[in-house]
Amino acid sequence: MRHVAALAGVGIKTVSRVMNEEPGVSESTREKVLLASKQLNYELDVTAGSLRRSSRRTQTVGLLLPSVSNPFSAEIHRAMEDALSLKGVAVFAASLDDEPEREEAMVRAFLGRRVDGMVLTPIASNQAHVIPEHSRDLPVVFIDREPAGLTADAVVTDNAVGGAKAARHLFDVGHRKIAYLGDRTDIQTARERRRGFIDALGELGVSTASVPVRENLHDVESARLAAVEILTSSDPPTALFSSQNLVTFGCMRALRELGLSHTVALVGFDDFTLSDMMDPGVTVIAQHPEKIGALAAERLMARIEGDIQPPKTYIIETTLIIRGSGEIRPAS
Amino acid sequence: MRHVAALAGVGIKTVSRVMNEEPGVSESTREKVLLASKQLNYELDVTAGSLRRSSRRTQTVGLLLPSVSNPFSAEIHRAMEDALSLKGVAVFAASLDDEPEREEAMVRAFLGRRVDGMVLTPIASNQAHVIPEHSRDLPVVFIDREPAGLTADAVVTDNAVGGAKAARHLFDVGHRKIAYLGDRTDIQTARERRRGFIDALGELGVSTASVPVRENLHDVESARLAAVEILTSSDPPTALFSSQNLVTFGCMRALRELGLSHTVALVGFDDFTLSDMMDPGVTVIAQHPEKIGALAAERLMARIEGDIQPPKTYIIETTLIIRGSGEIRPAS
DNA sequence: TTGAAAGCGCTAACAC
DNA sequence: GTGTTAGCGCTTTCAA
Repeated sequence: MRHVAALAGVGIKTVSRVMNEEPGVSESTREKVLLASKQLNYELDVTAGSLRRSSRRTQTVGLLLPSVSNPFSAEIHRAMEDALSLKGVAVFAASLDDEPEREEAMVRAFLGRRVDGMVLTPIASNQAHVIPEHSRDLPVVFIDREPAGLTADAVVTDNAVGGAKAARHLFDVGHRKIAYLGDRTDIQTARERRRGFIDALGELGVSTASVPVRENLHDVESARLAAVEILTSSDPPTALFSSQNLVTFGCMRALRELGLSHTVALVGFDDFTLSDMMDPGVTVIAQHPEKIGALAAERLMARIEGDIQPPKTYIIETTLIIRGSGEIRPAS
Repeated sequence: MRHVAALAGVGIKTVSRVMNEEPGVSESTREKVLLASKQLNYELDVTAGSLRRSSRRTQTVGLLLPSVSNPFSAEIHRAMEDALSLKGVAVFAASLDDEPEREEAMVRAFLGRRVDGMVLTPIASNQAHVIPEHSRDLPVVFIDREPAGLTADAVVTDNAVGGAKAARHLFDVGHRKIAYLGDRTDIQTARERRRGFIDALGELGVSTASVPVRENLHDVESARLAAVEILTSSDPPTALFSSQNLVTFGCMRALRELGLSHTVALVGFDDFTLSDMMDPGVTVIAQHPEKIGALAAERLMARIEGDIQPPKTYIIETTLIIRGSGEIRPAS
């Protein structure tokens, strides 16, 4: 900045004014400064400025995801980037891999970079470790799951209603015996999906005790095995509801293997690429990661800009997408 | 840091030494400082430190991708993160959406944050805009495509050899009339894939002039239409080679529509999720984004740490993955 | 082994 | 409309 000032023949503060587009600079000096900065290829140092700036803002936020390469997370990331880059805010992203230690380590890493706020997918059983920061006024917005151990804004999918939608849809098609294949029961979202699904069946008059349930399925292979087992049991269900993508893939494999793809109905929670290219197309309860990301970004920026309304959980609805697999009627 | 020093009853420099794990501090004072920093929940400010540090490093790098939500890019991102987080380096990612103006804008945004280096997927026809920075010693590594207008490290897929592998595989299965369906011809990688494919066919004795070619297909629908047109022509090919995912999806749609999924062979360039769940499974020439990301991170760090060997292009080989669609034999 | 002083690039406060 | 000075949190240099 000193060099630019020297070259333009002005004071350093004038350069600062021009680079920050502050008013009170004559057009002619503005042009001199701009020319000099062009010549020297000068770019304002955002972080150095934040040191002295009264707001102390670094125009940077942290985003903690299960993995930047997970499609659901990546959509959220993209939506946030779109909202934030407009405001000149850059995003640090980190992958947590379901490891609580990484959650804490990455929070610390971002704190060390003085982010203005964070959007966090909670992994640890408890987010008490961010309490000191949060109470020190560092804005934190949680996504996908609500935090435990502190109150803060959260943006989550309506998992229970999503599960209920699946139940009602399959019921409407005529199914009465529908199996639930679910993820690890220590995952809050999985429990919610199951609860919504089972409760809805109960309300529809199905005996909830007789619903076949297989849980703690966390990959394609375990889901496939569970589905095969259920489908080859003595009184098999006429439809399956799977609580997440990998489980859905396992169910698809099992159905294909057993030649039941067009006989047993399937509804999956969470949409995926090529779901419409399968045979039959896979009916899903779609989440809306782009909405989650956009809203999380909006809330975070509002907090950073001083919004002090009480913390709130924002709930994003799911959408039933009909593609064929969920519309297969029971034999009989 | 002043507060920690006061609480620990030491000088500010001693706190700095402890936080940076510098030698020359007695164990007892070290513990006093650590305790005080714990109590005050203090975290060293990485960026403020970089201001005065002789290396001027911010422990931050920029990553410019087509889109953080594109699966290929997301894998690269993840691989880079894995390599860099070990070294305490954080990653800013940005999506360029094939827009040259965004490429330049994001480069500037990252420069303003004083990144130690950048990994860039070039979009613009020419990367001359990073020359001033690059010649000022800012390390830049290009991925996926080689840069134009300057020489720098690059990590790219061996597109030509990948195309040739597809040609040879289909030839070996017995095909002599194989169509090429490709992306926009202004994309370097697409041209390379085509060149490798056509040249290999020529070497195998196939008249290259008679190879059906459809290019400038950039989405599923245009690819589907082109495939339908080719497959319903008077002298249709017995196999298809598609140059990227969306084109592959379009071909799959067309084959399904025409009832040719098990009659006409298909090899796609670039692997995708669920390729093994299709009917038939889709044979592909797989790229290795995780290798590209890991190598790009390694080269970038080497440059940042002072490596001054001449710039080099690193080539990552592809892998043929056999899943069924590419092994369908020609009729007759 | 420890600390005081200067200064990194910038903005705030205030003077001109 | 413009410039000077102090100081943000830190590391460097150098003295104790």
